[in-house]
Amino acid sequence: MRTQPAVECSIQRTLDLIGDRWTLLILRDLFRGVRRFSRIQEDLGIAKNLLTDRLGTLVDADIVEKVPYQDRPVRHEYRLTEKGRALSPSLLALMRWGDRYVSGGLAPTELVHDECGTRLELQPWCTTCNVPVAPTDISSRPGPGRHLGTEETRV
Amino acid sequence: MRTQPAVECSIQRTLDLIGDRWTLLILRDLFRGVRRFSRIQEDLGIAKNLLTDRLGTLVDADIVEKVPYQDRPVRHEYRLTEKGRALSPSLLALMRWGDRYVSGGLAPTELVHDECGTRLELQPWCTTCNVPVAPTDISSRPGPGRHLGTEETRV
DNA sequence: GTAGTTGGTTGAAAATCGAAACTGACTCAT
DNA sequence: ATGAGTCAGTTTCGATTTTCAACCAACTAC
Repeated sequence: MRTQPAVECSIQRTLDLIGDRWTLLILRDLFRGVRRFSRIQEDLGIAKNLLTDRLGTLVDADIVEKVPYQDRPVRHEYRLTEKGRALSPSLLALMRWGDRYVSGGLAPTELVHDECGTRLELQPWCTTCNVPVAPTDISSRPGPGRHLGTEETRV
Repeated sequence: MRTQPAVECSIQRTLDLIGDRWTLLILRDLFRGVRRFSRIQEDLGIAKNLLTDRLGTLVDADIVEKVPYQDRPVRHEYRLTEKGRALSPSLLALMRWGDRYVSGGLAPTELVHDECGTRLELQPWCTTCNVPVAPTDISSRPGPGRHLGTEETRV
């Protein structure tokens, strides 16, 4: 087990769970509707023992659930729970960054709004003002989950 | 080197770059203003050779730059480039998810809208309909950066 | 001189990963 | 009912990575 000098950050807690080379790719596949063990394995080229292990971890963390889709033989598929689906903005953000900075602005895959077909952006959203918020209008402050040191920083 | 069955996705390309156990944590520290080798090493508890390696990779990828902050002895600090700063929404999204699902809703650090002080959400946003979009209302389609196969899938 | 700081490098032990072989439950075609 | 195939794994083992500790070089402060 790794030492954790100060787990005073949700990013660290999150990455302890899903921050390895494969897990986010597995989640991406689940978002795309690739839900069966063999399809994921084949799509990612991940070793089967690792896939077994990672899916188990995700199930334990309640990010993914294993649901039978047939009897005789019982076969399961892996579905995102609500907790898992809530990772959608994170994946979308990583994808948009990759579009811009790794794929040279040419998105291999675009995400669109069902209703109108517009390509989606990802923006911080203020639920009070009901408007998108620019990075320059964001501040950070210590929250209720903080135990220690505090300086205000900018993200 | 890993085999890449089909790098037809910016998430995959992105995670190939920054998707290992330490890199996103290093970036988080840089966002927080922790910029010196020894400070990062001590904060994360990462082995020094790995930190050397990861920082080198980030510099090569133009996500981070090494700038001297003193002579005699020359000492450098690591700063995010524009490309690196553009990862902010991704980290923000991971942080919000962790706040809600890992830290039990108690955010160690909160990000707020300057104008009204409301804690921010990060959501896919449709610029045409001018509404936030739920995961269930998102589809994906091949974009201009795609070279091969195409089926439409759901995100 | 001695001690301390910063930013590393080196090497050995431990943990993790990847590829391939194997298993077990079942289906389907002949 | 025999044989081939699929799906979802488990096991094994060699290769790669990571960790941990020691060491180093350049410089400062005393």
